Amino acid sequence: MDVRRRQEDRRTATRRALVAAARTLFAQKGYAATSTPEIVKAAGVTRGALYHHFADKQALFAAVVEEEHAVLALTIHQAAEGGEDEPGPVKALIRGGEGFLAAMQDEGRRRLLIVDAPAVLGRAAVDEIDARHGLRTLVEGVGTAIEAGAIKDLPPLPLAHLLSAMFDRASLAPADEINDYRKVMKALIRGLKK
Amino acid sequence: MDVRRRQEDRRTATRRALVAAARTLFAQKGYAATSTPEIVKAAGVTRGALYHHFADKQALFAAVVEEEHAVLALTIHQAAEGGEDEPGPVKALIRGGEGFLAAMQDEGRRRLLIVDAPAVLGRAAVDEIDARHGLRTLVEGVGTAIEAGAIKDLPPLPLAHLLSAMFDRASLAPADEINDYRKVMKALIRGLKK
DNA sequence: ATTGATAGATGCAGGATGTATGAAAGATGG
DNA sequence: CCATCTTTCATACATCCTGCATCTATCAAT
Repeated sequence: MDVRRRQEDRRTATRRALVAAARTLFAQKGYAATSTPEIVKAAGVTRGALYHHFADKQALFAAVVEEEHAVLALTIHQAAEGGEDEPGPVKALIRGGEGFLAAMQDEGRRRLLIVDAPAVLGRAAVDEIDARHGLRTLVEGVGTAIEAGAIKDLPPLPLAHLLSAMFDRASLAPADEINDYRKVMKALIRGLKK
Repeated sequence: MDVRRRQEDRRTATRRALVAAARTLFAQKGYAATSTPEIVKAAGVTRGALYHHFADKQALFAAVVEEEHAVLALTIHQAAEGGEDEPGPVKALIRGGEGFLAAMQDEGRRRLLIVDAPAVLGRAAVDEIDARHGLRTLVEGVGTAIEAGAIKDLPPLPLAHLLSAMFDRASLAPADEINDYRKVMKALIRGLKK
């Protein structure tokens, strides 16, 4: 073990506590309505610790979003593991969308990633984060579908962005209409077939 | 003329000044970074007037968004007037999308309607506003296309929502990639044909 | 053990929001 | 035409939040 283990532990421990508490509150009440005194109280530390680890409230929010994106990508990936017997590229796209919608059934997660993040961090920053997680696999998905000749030859990145936007909005749909949204999404993707 | 004209005028005058000044600042710097002292200074009134006419800063923002949505819908409608010689329902959808993208070339407008509004007012409130403006005509558009048998038979409202989401995202694309986005949007809509 | 660095706590200054109170202009009724 | 009431707006205040600066304690290294 590294001899400086204890200090490192302490550091990451408070960092984690802060991010965890912030994630809960941001998800519940939104970014603007959550104050840093609230967060540090929930985390069991003081504001001094917060501003020692993060430049400002926005940086803490960015850390929360980053982590949430990571666990989201992981969740979807794990869900996609099961039963992928010869899916075909188009079917894979549809299944990926289903997985996304399932993972997005958490109200707080939607607020965090779709509603608040663009306003707080800016669209560019959110795109940059997304490009490293969910969007990346989506780009790969449409890429293979195009290479396989399964769908029309279109620029992959814009297509991925537009599909991603669609998935985002579908995830925000009222719970009782979500099946209709699923149906329309399937139709839109199938319409891309050659 | 109504005898109580003068008071009514005064009322609407300050209201307009407030909304106009707020629209400029919100569009430039975003909702959170704009303070009410700034707004009233630009409008030439005091904070007392602001809080007499609007419940809070959020209500003023809602008024700005409402108005911006209205002028946006008007702009698109006017642009769609020219040269509609037998377009056909699908072509009309594509043209409507083009009009939307053109009208959305304003950076401040994008920030106002797409980035900030959902975070500040909540997704539900934004949907309610949108349902009375842009989304309404889009629903009609897909409705007639479906009735005409030009595109697949899908639930119109979800379809309109998903198309709207794609248009939103396309409007946020980097200026030099917007042509690619246009191409993909066309392909997605054409893919809806029976 | 001493010295230096890092984590964390406390206190402070500036500014913002929303409200309560007060004044001025306009409408209303005799 | 005057008095009164209502509406519009201005000023002052209380509360809260953010970010920074300063101070303390804990830990690592020699």
